[in-house]
Amino acid sequence: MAGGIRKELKKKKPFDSLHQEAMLNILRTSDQFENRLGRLFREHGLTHSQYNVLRILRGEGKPLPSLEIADRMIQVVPAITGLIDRLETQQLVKRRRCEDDRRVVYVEITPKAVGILSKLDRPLNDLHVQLLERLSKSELTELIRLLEKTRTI
Amino acid sequence: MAGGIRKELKKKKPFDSLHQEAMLNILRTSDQFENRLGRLFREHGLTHSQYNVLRILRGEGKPLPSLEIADRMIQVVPAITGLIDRLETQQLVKRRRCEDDRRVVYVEITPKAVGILSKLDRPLNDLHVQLLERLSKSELTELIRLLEKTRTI
DNA sequence: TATAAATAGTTTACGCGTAAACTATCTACA
DNA sequence: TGTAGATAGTTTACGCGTAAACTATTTATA
Repeated sequence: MAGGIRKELKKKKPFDSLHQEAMLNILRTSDQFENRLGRLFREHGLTHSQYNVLRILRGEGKPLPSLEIADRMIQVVPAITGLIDRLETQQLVKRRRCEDDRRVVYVEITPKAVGILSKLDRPLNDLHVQLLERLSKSELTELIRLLEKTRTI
Repeated sequence: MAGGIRKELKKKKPFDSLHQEAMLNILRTSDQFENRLGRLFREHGLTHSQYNVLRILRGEGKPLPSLEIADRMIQVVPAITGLIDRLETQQLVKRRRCEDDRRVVYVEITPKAVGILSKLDRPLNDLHVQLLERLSKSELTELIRLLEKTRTI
């Protein structure tokens, strides 16, 4: 089992370092999960990024400025424009200029989008569980702890 | 520390499930690392994908068919064409039709690319170590074990 | 109060991931 | 040997990530 990714990648030499092996495991696992999640989102007419915007807006319960959304997604600023453009075209959000500060654009989720999200909640959670079903509760907790530890600044 | 990602995302409610929390931690950690790695590759005039193609070719030591490269990158087929186009434009690879089977296109790494890779090896490994420096050896091993376990089919 | 700097958001240019449809070539087999 | 199916790779259309340069508006300050 140890070194499983070596076989997956048909790599002949062992890893140069434990760090590299861990890094590749993180990138690869995430990739695989992104893929599976993306497929589910697509079945509901969304992309992963679009889902994230809508989830943030639903969670907030009120309109948010574009850049506030970008911030929470840790996304580079310019990408948010096109993302919201496309959501607006699909009538999943509405844009509204702020009266007080005319530079600010508020983004508001529509009932149509809320409907889509509510249909997604269950299958999305099921998929999360399915993708991680091989880990026990304590293993999940440990995985979370380790990943959080790597990210601490 | 537990639930650190909750603070990062300014999320108010606790996670619906441990599975979801683990999933978000994986995706988020990977994202952050991709970002840092991408920056390093860019400094050397490459993208992460381009680096991967070249690394595979160098590791193999001989030309490989396009689709074999795509396979090893677990990449969807059409993307490989443009990727190799761009590498060819930069004179980092050469394409050569196979004589026996004229459907096959062999891709060969150039000395120029080998030079770039050799300049990248050290800083890349340093970055891997730096990004994971908060974990001990045994924690790294445990992380690898857990990630491999989630991916086993 | 006029002007410089900061802020919110957009546009442009590019790389690459995805799916679907296509071309060229090879293989199997009737 | 001729035709169907498989295989290698490409093209097209679209979404979104990145950086750099831009517009519009607001704030700070001289």
